[in-house]
Amino acid sequence: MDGSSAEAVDAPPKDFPSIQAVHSQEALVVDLLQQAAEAGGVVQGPAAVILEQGHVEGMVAAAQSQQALLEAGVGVSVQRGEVEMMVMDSLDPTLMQMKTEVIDAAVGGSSATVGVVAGATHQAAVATVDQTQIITLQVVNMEEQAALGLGELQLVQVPVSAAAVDALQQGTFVDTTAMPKTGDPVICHTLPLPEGFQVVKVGANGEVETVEQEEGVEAHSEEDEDDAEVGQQLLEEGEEAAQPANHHQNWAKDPDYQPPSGGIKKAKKGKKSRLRYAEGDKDMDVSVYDFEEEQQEGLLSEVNAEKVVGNMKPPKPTKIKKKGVKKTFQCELCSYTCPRRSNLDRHMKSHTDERPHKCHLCGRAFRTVTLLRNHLNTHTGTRPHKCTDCDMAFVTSGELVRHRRYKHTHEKPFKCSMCDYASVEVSKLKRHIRSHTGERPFQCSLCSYASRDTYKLKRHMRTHSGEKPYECYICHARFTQSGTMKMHILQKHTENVAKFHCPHCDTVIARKSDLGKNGQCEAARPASLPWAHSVCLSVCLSAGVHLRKQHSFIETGKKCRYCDAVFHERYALIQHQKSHKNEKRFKCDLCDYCCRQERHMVMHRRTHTGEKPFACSQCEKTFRQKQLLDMHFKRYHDPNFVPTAFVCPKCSKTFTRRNTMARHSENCNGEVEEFENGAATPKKGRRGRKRKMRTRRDEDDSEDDIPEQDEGEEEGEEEAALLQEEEDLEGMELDQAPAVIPVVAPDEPPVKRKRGRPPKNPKPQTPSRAGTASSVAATIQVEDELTGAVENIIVKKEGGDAATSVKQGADLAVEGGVGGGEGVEEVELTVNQETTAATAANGDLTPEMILSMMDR
DNA sequence: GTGTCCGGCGCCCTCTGCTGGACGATT
DNA sequence: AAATCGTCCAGCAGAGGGCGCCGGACAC
Repeated sequence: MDGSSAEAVDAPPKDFPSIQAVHSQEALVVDLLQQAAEAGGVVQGPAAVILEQGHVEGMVAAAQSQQALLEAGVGVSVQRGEVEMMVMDSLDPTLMQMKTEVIDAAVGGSSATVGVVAGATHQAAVATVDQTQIITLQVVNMEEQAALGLGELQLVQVPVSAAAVDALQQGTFVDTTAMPKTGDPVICHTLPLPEGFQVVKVGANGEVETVEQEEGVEAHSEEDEDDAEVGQQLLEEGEEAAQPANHHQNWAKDPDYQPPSGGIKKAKKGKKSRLRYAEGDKDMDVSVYDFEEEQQEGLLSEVNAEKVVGNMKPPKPTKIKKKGVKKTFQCELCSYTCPRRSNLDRHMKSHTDERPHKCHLCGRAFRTVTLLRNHLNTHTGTRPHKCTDCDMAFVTSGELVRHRRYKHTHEKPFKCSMCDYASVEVSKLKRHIRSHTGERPFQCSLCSYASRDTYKLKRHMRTHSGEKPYECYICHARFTQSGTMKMHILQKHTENVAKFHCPHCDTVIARKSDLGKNGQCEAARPASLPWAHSVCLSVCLSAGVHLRKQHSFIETGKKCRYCDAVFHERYALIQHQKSHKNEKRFKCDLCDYCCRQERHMVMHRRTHTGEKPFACSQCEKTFRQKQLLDMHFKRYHDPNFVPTAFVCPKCSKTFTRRNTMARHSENCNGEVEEFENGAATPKKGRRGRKRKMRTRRDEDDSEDDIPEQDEGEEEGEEEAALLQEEEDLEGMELDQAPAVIPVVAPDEPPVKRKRGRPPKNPKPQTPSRAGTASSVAATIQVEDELTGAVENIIVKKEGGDAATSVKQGADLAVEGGVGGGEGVEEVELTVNQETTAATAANGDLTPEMILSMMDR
């Protein structure tokens, strides 16, 4: 707030008596209200209040009735000289929602409206409510918030009856606390505070703190007692003003903060304060929810104290009660006053721990007989209040009413002003509002988590304690939440569980959350785009994995890698690309050869040109590919090279490839074909073997896209050689693991790992793929003399360990694996007595042994 | 003094959805 | 063999419904 703004403020006119300017710097707001009223000619509604000034100069919030604002011609964005009312677009969404509501409501008006006025540098949101709504208002001083880090001011309104409004029009909420002392907080204005309004401060992190209205009440009641402009005084009656040390401890973190100097009494008991509102010679009770005690009781964290919602009385319009002029009896321990002695006596019991009425069943003591009787009903099961619509019965009539609201009438008197939520109970509304404010009062003592209600915190604490109170009655697995257990039972122990069918493909997924939401996502899919099939019409972009990944709309579109087709959905793209499978798009100009990869064609053309650009440095061999040269070098010129063999577990034949061995093993009956010398007989040729190329991938753009060879197509010797090279090359690429041999196979088979999230202290698990390695006795790399390709030969155990097999003279089949292809190169080996002698001391096969076997 | 009304708190439950590791299938 | 993908699955939190119980206030 700049100085000019302050200067522009004049003294409050007489026709606006309920506004009292004490602090000149903050007279701006008062003036604005007054000017607004003047502009409209009449101020009919009760002006709202700004009590908090303190050291926070310029942080001002004021509320005024919508009627007054409207009649004054002051909307939510009125500018007047250097003073302007602004609606801050950067307010949180809920407040913006409120703002919208207000603007919308401005035409029709409503029963109770609150306007928030701010100075030139203050921005405000305004909300309109009816009598059943609870609204939250924020007033933000952007400049000073940034400078002081003080956050926002927030006004909270609760239902206000017409009677209350009328009453308040005649009265003034008098600030009596803060005297203007140098350096001390100063209450700058006194404005009428309708019942239910609460000024709270919302910190930068969302923390909310009550602005102590009582302080202002006291200060002003003393200083301005005789002020003729103040028609009535509000006398504080209930629990006294809050405790400065406690209350301001959050504010005290602000280096600029200075506690109020006025004496403030500590509230003693009760969560509800009562403010007496003086109207002429009448007194009005104005109940104000006292959040302070909750915080003191430790139910609320210091930072996130529950102060967003003020007085949440049920929407009964006649809550403000008029009392007699004189209050005869007043409690000495608190501000409670009552017209009858008996009332006071009864009240005094609340200050003592006297509980004369004891339950003879459990020993619990109560202050009143009624309480004891209700308590006894819990023992006896006596429930005199029976529901006429169901079999339920309750101890008290109130419980019955509430039950009927929940189950039968569905009456939900407590409505949220920020959304459509409504609740039977105000406590539920309070809890709900925390979801708007982000408030999390319940802080975990062990981590940074904070919850919005106690139950969530309690549930969260199980993550620290490890408590798992829910046990599956079938498998006795334990869970932290009942829902998790139920889902477990449903998925693991229940037959015919309903699955979730993807509406756009044939996928069936067990859990709905894995499939995803079925929300509308039309907004995400431009209607102008040609892509308009049904896929995304019911898919939310933020949905689960399947829908999100497979069926979500891709705005930019993805082009098929084989043609020019463009798709906006991954699923459709993949399906389309599969249609290109087996297409051979590259054709040789010199022969009939065609293939699916350009690199294949490059190599093929070298068969026409005879080009072999890669020469071995150790011999005269040349190769068409560098990788082939590398393989050659490794096999013939690298002394550390050892091939790998795969052994059929049934007949002990060896294979150079795993897949070949596996395919053989499927049809193997365990009989060993023997050579004349007793060695196992290879079924097929050796070098120049028939091979099966890897199936090409449907999706990947990787260059290891190999033509299918097992389709019975003969593509000529040249290509066979080329493919051989390529396969060898791929084997080379895949078998680059260090040739450390022998590799002792694990003795124990792998344990099937339980699916799902592992326990917090997982035991070391054997990799699932060890199932293959479990039968591996040794890994040997062999270099092809012809091609120079290196082959990994894995010697596998059959039943017992390798050493046993060898010692028994069992035949071992060794397959040289030159990659993951399925090409066949069978080498039959026989482990006889001679090789037994070469067995390593520990019984494993040695590389020398295997090579010896292969040499045979 | 008693009974009733009402507010408030706490607890427990269900439903829902997100997250990330595990794991089998595919490439 | 390794990378990738998609589903399974438990863990965990958000939100809200429902109810038991206590205690203050008030009328009779």
